[in-house]
Amino acid sequence: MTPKPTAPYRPRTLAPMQRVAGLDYGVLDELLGYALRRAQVAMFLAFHAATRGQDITPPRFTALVIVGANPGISQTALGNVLGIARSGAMVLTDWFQARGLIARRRAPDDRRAWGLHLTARGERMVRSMTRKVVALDRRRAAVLNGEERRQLLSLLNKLAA
Amino acid sequence: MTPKPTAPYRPRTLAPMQRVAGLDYGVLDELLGYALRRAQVAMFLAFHAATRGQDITPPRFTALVIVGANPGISQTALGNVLGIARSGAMVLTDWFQARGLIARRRAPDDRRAWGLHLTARGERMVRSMTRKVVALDRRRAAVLNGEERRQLLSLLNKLAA
DNA sequence: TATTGTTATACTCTATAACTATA
DNA sequence: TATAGTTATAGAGTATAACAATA
Repeated sequence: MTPKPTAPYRPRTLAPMQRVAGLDYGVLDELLGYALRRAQVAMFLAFHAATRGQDITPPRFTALVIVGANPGISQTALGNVLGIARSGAMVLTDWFQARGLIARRRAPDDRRAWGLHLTARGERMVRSMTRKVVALDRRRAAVLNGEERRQLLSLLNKLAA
Repeated sequence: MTPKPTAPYRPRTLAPMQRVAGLDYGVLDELLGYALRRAQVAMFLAFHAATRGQDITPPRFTALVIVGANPGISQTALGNVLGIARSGAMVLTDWFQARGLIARRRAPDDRRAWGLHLTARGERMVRSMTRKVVALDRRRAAVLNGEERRQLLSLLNKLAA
């Protein structure tokens, strides 16, 4: 299978949520939700910068990792992890399949479902992306010391539950 | 000005990023970026639930607060705060103007620019939304103690810088 | 020349709803 | 009846590019 000519990757969000000097942010400065969003956008932009030229966005990276760690997972379960509808999981899986990164195999126990599997190429992709993303994440977290980092992770997980 | 018939609000994201039992999340569990995204989606959904029936999304709430605290701000500056292009700030301002929440007045010093101002109605809206959003934010943060909350806020702001 | 606002247009992501094949 | 996957369609949000008025 010849790899498709890849359209240049364009993230939806190109611009940071700027801290404009001299502006009054009012109640926003007290809200966890606002701080969360700003930090998340900054991380997203850093992800994009660190993986420039690759078409793997954060949700796509998540999908690759999940399929890699859970071979045979169904499209519906993948959709649940990503927080998207079944139809979206379809489109996503098609996208990976067209690029030879994921293969669908009939689930042995349920003939309605597909089991998703990384191809050899998908394995290589997830390994190389993981290296880049872990390095980026550590770099971003470098403003925190180890203890702060662990604490942040734990507080975020509490909040997400 | 008669208030427009408001289309029912439908957030882009309806579903949480589920923690699916028995699944291996691999490297994702070590990534600040992933935890950040999950916490942010959870907060977004809580925002939606707490303001059900209102068409004010998080970015719109941000816009109202910023215009309220900085009367006369330009569309371009507002776009920078939100991290969107000028054209998007236009569409957004049109949306508020059509609902009588924001008024455009010519900037006295620069005849190219508009100064944005809350209308009386906009003021009421931002006050009522602020009450709801602050209450929601506190509720969400209730899993943390006061010290943890302050720490999280400070760590997030470090990360967003 | 550079910037503000504007308009037209296109693209990405995701939802809903209806359908099929299996369970 | 319920669920997995599929298809078609629609909508929200935002980008780019070109333009007019003003700086």
